[in-house]
Amino acid sequence: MRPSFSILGQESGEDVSCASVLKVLADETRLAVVEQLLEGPKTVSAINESLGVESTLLSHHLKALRDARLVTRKREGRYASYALAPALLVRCKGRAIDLGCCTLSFS
Amino acid sequence: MRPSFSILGQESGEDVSCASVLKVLADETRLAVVEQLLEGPKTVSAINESLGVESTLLSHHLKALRDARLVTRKREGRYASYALAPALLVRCKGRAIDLGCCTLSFS
DNA sequence: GTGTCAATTGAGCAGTTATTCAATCATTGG
DNA sequence: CCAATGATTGAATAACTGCTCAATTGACAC
Repeated sequence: MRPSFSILGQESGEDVSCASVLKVLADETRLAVVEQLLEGPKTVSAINESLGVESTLLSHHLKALRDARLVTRKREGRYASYALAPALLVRCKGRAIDLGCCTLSFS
Repeated sequence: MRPSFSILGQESGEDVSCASVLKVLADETRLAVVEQLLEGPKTVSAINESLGVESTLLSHHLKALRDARLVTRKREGRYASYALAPALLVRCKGRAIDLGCCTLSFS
């Protein structure tokens, strides 16, 4: 029995398959979060304002994205700031992110 | 309550979101099938030989791909031949397929 | 310290999905 | 027609996912 998304390389050298990354991104809300972060780092509150999701639910989605190493978190005073994972950012070109196995464009 | 994958545009002018297409592709087996079909149309038997999945299970996966309009089916004697959907093929460049909202490369 | 805002966590459920099994359909060959 | 092969279907179920709720943590102001 595997816990949600823990397959996605939480441990050191785990195999991160294309399918497992896609599983995390195959969700309207999480995709919307990633699109938001393409504009740059954002606090949870800011993301929440844009998307209008229940904050507790958004938190769960953000955890899923973090577990998949797609985003990173940073404390900023009371707020938590999320950003696209450095590895993804490096490969970013415009509004597309390259996951290694595949590219998402959001055009 | 939505039946499996029926969101994906089985009806005429339905909205096909990026997330819903990704949901179908976010599966090892279905991704493998799509990769196989990038080489050209293949019969179920041929796909089965490459992937080694239970034929009845493969059939279910193929149905999911068909429902999502990602692949098409054609009878050839006893065999059923599957191919990437024309709309996808048109947009194909090498080993990548363009879903409109995103591109998958399998490099 | 208390109170408040921002965010997270864990548990529980409701709905969904993948897989297996048995039964069925479709086509060809004898 | 019957048997065999290729493929599909539907039902049952076991596992998973997303959502909601209540409780908790962390940081700041007073």
